This record gives sequence, structure tokens and C-alpha cells, in this order.
Amino acid sequence: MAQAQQGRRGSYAKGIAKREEILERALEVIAREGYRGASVKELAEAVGLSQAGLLHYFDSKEELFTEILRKRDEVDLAHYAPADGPAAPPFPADLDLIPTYLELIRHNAEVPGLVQLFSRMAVDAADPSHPAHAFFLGRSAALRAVFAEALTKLQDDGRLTTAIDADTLARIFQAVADGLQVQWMQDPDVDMAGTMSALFDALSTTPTQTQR
Amino acid sequence: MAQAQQGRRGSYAKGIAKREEILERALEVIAREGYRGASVKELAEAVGLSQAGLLHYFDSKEELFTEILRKRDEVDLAHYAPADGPAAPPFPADLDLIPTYLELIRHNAEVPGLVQLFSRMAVDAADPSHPAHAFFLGRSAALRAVFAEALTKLQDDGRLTTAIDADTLARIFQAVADGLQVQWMQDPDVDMAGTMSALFDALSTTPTQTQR
DNA sequence: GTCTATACTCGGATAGAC
DNA sequence: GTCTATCCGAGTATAGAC
Repeated sequence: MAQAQQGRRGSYAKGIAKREEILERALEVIAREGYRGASVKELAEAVGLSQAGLLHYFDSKEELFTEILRKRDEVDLAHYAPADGPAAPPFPADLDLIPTYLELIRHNAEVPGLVQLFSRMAVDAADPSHPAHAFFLGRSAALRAVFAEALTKLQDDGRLTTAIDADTLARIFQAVADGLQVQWMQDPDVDMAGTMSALFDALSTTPTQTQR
Repeated sequence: MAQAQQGRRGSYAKGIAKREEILERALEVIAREGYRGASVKELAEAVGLSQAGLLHYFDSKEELFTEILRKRDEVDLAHYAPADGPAAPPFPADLDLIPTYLELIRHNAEVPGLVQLFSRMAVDAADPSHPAHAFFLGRSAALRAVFAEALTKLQDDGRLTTAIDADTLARIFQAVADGLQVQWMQDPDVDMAGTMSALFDALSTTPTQTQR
């Protein structure tokens, strides 16, 4: 009960490496092959294990998929946060946040399965009793906090409208991103990054365009 | 094969009235009691029928729930389109569209179950093989068209920014609305209408506020 | 640690009586 | 037209062999 268990429940140092490996493989597979209400069995086979073998590392299906999303944030953060100290996931509080975010959105368009998984879970996890509920609340708040900070700086520099407070703006950008994902899933011709960018430009006070 | 069948498949004039009645009851029940992955059986009992009895009127679960959403648009349209000729669902092309839309958003906050159902289906129906795929594509496009028309008028009147074309603006408003719904489901404190309204104001060129 | 096999549950669909 | 009863498939979880 008191020993150091840094993984999740019941996993000792031994298993956690494999766990991470599984999650990375899962990310690749889902990104490439898509997610259509995937079952544990399907994912297990894609990852090279039996269903029971996979569930050996995770307590339940919900935990498994939640961890996949967490891992996704982890790799995205590592990739899009060039110089990082202990920055708050899923994004660093750096200044060039908007272009970086647009880059990430462009990247998302390359991994439809992950977008599907995320959107699906976001809806399901709205139920407070869902295992991923806390994860989404926390992630969502963290994302907005980082955004709000960056947007405040832009407002202070006179580069962004002050007609809306930064917190609300952060919420709006988040909503647009999430909403565009759904539209894009339904119609892949939708230009998520371009639309986001257009909104940002329209709310900017300088004639400068965001570099796309 | 040639006789007039105005309902869906295999339902003759007799059944369609009951069908509509069922859908109305379903709307009430879901709005009030919420939707958490509801099964046909649950809904059937809430509506006063057995599972088999309910499926007598609908070919499948997916068709049933799609029809519920369609009915929802129908009653919303009837309620929020005061004087209507043959206007395009789910909204009339009238001028006071923005305040009306805000009203509808406020109304949505009163019927969480319907929002959950809609969001869930919107994600699932992203799959082109989903029975509701076409419904969502059509609805979405129709909504944007109505919006784009109204927004164009506002731009022509010099009351709205011309930094973004009306079509893109329509898409943005749609995305914000959808995204805010997800945020609101996760955290009911989120003020959907207020946030939408703030964005609209910020994109307006006149100092006038939208009447909330 | 990983597998096979199985138990169990749930939910949608269908057959057939009334 | 509506019910009861049943079937069937899917999917998760678990037991137990290796």
C-alpha cells in the first residue's frame, strides 16, 4: 500500500514500460486506420496482443481509451513544445501559441482516427460518472488557461481585440476548434486551420495576418 | 409500389399519426430525463410501449433516433419561426436571426438530454455509412446557408465585420455553437448564449449590443 | 505475461400469439 | 397494433492453462 507505484493501479515498474509501448502503438494504429467505435479486441489485435492480453495492462476499456488520449497529449506536447520545462499540458505558455496551435490543428487533419476518438469520448465523458470525466474537465481548463494567458499578452500589446475578455476568448477558440472537428469529420473538405486562422485575424487589431 | 406513402417505409396513413405522437412523447422524455446512451427499451417504456411495440413504427434504432432529431428541428422551427411560409429548416431566413438564435440556444440549455443526443449522433454520423450521415450533412448545410444569407445582409448594412466572408462566418458560428454545447455538457456553468453573444458583438462594427 | 476459453450482460431484432 | 418470448451477436471481463 505504501510502495512507490508511479503507474496506474497495480502496475509495478516492470509493466509500465510495456504500457507506454502499447499506448504508442495504439496511437499509430488509430491515427492510421481510424476509430469507428473500436472494441478492445480490434485494438488488441492491431497492437499484437489478444484481448485478454491487452486488458492485462488496463483495468477496463474506458481506462484504456482515456490513457490513449492522455498519451496523445503527451506526444503532442513533446512535439509542439520545442523548449520545455515543466509546462502545463497540453500546451506550453509560450508566446507563439497561435501559429503553433494552427500547426497542431493541421496535424490533426492527418490523424482522423484520433479526432474521432477524442470527439466521441468528449461527448460520452460529459456524464459525471464517466471514468474520463475528470480528465476532460482538467484538460479543457488547462488548455483554456494557457490560451487565456497568451491572449491576454496579445491584448496588452494591442494586437487583439479587447471587446471580449481573454477568458471568454479562450473559451470561444476552444469551442471553434472542437466544433470544426465535428464538421470536418462529417465533411473532410472543411478547412479547420484556415477557418480558425480567419477568425483570429478578424479579431486581431493589426492588419498583420497570422502566418499560415 | 405506386400508392401514396407519405410517411417512411411501409407506414400507411394510419400509422403516421401515431408515429408523430411517439416522437413528440420521446422528445419530452429525453428532454426531461436526459439521454445517456439510451436503449430502445428504455425509451419504449418511457413512451408507454414495449420495445417491440416501438420498433413496429421504426425500422431500426438509428432510424428512430434520427427521426427524433428531425422532429426536434420541426418543433423548434415551428416555435421560433413566427410567420412562416415554406422556410428552410431548421431556421427561417428572417432578419432577426441572431437574437432568435440566441433564444434557441438558451432554450437548449433547458433540454440537456436533447443536446446530448444531438452531439452524440453528430459524432457517430460522421461515418458516411451511418444512417444519419445525410441528415446531418443536409441540416448542417441548410443552417449555414440561412446564416450566411442573414450575415451577408448585416455586412451589407455595415453592421458586421467584412474581414471574413459570410460563408466562413456562418461556419464559425456553427462551430462555436456545437463546441459550446460540448463544453456546457461537461460543465453546466458554461454560458452558451452569453458566449455566443459576446463573439457576435466583437465582430459587429456598431457599438450596439445584441439584445440579450 | 500472454494465451484460449468461457461466462455474462446487454441490446437490437424477429416470430408468433392475441 | 401491441405484446411476450426468444434469438442472436457483440463486447467486456475473468478464469485458468501454459
